[in-house]
Amino acid sequence: MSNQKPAIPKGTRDFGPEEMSKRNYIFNTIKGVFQKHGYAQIETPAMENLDTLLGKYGEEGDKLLFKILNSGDFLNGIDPLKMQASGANATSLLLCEKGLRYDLTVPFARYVVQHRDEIKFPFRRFQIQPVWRADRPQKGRYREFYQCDADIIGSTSLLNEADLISIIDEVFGKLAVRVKIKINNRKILAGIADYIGQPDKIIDITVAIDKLDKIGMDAVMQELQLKGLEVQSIYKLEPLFAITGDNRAKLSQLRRILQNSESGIQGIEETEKLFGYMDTLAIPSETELGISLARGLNYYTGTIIEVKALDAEIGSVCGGGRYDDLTGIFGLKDVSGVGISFGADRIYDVMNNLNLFQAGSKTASKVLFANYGDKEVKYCLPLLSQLWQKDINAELYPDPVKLSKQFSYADSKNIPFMVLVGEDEMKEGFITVKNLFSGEQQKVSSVNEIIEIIGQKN
RNA sequence: GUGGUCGUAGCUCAGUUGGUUAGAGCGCCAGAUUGUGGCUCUGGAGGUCGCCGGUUCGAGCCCGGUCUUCCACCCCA
Repeated sequence: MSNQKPAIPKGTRDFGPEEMSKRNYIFNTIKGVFQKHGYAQIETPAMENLDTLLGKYGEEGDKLLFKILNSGDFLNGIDPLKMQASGANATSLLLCEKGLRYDLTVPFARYVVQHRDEIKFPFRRFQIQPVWRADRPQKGRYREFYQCDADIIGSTSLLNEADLISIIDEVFGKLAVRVKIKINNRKILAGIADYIGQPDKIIDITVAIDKLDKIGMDAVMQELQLKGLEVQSIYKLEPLFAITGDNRAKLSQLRRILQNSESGIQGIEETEKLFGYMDTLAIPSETELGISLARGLNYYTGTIIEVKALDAEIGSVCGGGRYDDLTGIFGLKDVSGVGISFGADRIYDVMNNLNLFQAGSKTASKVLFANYGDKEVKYCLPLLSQLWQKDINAELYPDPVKLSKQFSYADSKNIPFMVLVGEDEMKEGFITVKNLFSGEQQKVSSVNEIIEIIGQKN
């Protein structure tokens, strides 16, 4: 048999011990802030029924869903001719009834509807799990990545938005990542579509506007023309991009321009109220009204939030928004929710590039017991056990190899202390403890003395 | 999904217009040093040159396909 080459699927990654300790630092930080704000953790399965997932993320999203082939004889009852005729996409729906989740929000909506009788609203939940997208990998873009979601569902209050923004600010503050929080409102975008007289083109308009920073106004207008917008309508957009000043000034200019659009005014009022709350909370992060911010899945209906890292070129590190009727499709009407999602993998990339992870803590062990052979090991095991009982991270070298090897093992793992018990120690009844950083070495006679030397803390 | 790009030792990378036996540094192993690491010195192991096919007397190098990496678009965390 030929050797098979070890490999993992495109766009997925292994995480080694060092990466995991950094990743856990991020996860624990986010989790801690979520819990501080009263959110409770849930988990949902990696796979959902395809009909739960399909149609929630737009046409593009559906294409990016990983589908799971049915078990058993999945060809049973499938007509090959029909298969050929209907094409790959339609056929996949005959062969697959499950798919990997694409985000955490839709499974959450499903969860809320399914468990509505057990849930006390308003419900604050958080969820930290991987999601999968059959996208083509790129920088900061993976096929398997973790999202850290916090949502509050069953309340329309803008206090919830303010709460989530405060969470964003705290998380990035703790992680020492400088960010800009951009805020917009889908109703303002709808107002813009109203204003230029093309309310039916809101999706095309928002998608194009979203690229303003990147490709410039001319290119945006060109794209809109391609999408079939009237030239006249497109020119009406111009004054919108000319608004300037701080957030409040921008909002009042917008109010004048969109005065005839009901949803536009509503969006402006919501946003003004939200900025009011944020002022009261005194959020230290930079926050900005960005009417060019449109990204977001089709289900957002109100506030839209996006967070960019200031010191790194990478997509957004956190995004979110309000969705008024996400649960409606599962049969639970009139339940509004708002949520955010941290992209842990991107945050990791940013922090790694900026060297924001604290050095050290590379190892778990504080002490390595040298292994001189069976007799000595038997003598050491009770000592080791006592250290464990004192919650001190310690390990015994498993094989009686020559000492220099055991020393370099400790070196490479940054283990600060070694305990040496050989023939001499056993004969005379003492224990040698060596500090590998200073090279200092001393003889002690009890576990307590060992602890004293190495210090309690791990 | 469209267009481009990368792949040589465990890691980072050299490798001339196609020419004999593919190199370096780091790491690893052994020894100098039999109960003491980091430093130094000496020696050693380790390669289907991503994979498959083609051109050629001859391919790491040229051509085609494929997989992977990274990048732009689309879209997104």
